[in-house]
Amino acid sequence: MIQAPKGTRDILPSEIHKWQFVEKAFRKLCDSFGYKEIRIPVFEHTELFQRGVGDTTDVVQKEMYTFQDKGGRSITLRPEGTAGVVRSYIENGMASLPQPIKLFYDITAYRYENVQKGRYREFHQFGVEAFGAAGPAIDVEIISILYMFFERLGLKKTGLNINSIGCPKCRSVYHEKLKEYYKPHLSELCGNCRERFDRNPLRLLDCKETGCKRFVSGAPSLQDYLCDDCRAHFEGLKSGLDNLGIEYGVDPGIVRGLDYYTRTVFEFISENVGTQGTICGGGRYDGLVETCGGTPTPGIGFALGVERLMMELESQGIVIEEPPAPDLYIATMGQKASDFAQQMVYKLRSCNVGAETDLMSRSLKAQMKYADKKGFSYTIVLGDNEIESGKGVLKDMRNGEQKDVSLDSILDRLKNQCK
RNA sequence: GUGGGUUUAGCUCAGUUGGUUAGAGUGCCAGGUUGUGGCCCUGGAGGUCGUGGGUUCGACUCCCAUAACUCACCCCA
Repeated sequence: MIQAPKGTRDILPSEIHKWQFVEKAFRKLCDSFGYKEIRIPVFEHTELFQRGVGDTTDVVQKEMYTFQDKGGRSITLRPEGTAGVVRSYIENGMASLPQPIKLFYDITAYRYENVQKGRYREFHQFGVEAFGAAGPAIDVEIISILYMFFERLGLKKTGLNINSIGCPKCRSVYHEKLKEYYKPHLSELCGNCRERFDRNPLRLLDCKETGCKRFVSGAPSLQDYLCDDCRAHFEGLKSGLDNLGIEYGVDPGIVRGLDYYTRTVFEFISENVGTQGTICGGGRYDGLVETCGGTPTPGIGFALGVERLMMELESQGIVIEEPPAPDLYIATMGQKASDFAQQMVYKLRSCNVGAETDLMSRSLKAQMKYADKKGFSYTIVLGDNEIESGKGVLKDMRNGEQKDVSLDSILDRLKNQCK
């Protein structure tokens, strides 16, 4: 038997209403913030991610689904959404549209990695990107989208943490300070951290090894080395969040693993998603448009893991209502009744009444059982008697009450009653 | 790439120190005198016991390998 590939999942009819609910909520939210949906390709030229996400990142080095197409091009399934959106922004000349450009997306993304709780090889992301605004006001707006989203969904214990990782200028100063601090302890660090020391010293700060953790508290803080502009930006962000009453913590440990982030980075964290506590992460990427071949343009965005969001809703006990019960099932006996019933459900459906009738020539009892299990609100039984008299009995399945009705009146009745 | 746990019917699980034709509950289908669902009763379909080797007269059971699932490291959403 052929199974779904490792790390992929079917979203089944029994759970689809949950997905549709959060999708709808997200769209509505983005709409009210003035963000328009963009749909980008599932695959891009590999080079886009190498340049955009960063050649040294784990995502690019070992997690991409890369293949050669029949024309000899190197193609990669998108491991995230930002690079593709940036590409589209440049390619479609969005710089000449009214600024800022505000976009959102609802996509699948693909990463080849070992699966565990809250992490899959194909997963879903809601994302938002904004281009052209350099000041902290847009940072506040982006974060406020998420804050409002979680609030609307009823999520309580999902905390916001922010940090500033500075611009390339102040970061290089800080890197040197950090290396100075860690150098004497180098031999006491784990293997990973010794590698990070050269490649990305920022990551030394969020190592989980206890042997390494003990140095974190004494390490110089990036906050102390931010340049004046970055510091002002971060202060602007904080006061902007305060202004909207958005609660947050400053966590100097937030260091995003994608190369493009600058200045503002943030995460929404949960305790319920296993060790993949990050439901949502994002930040500013002021150098990315230029890196991808456009004119220098500031940008900021986030991506939210929809599977993780679902888990969080589940574990916080938030119930998403199931779709309403279908309206009418017409049970039939004999060919005449069946033909008549098919005309009737066709008419009812054209008025958006959820109606069904037997398609398997089953016994009356089997048809009634079906109607019960599928949750129909009403049933009516049609046989030769009803066809001749034009009258039947409409049964309310919730309480078993029966009422005489004329067949002609059912359509009107249900139009009013059901919708 | 590295570790731990798991794998028997669609689903949840039993299965004795290795011994006939591998079971239960639930779900599905049908019937309980051919015009009515829920409760109850009866019957049916559905399993190469994850896969491949090995030990044995004999393997769901013991050994080895492998895959998938799952949790964790790393990294990210």
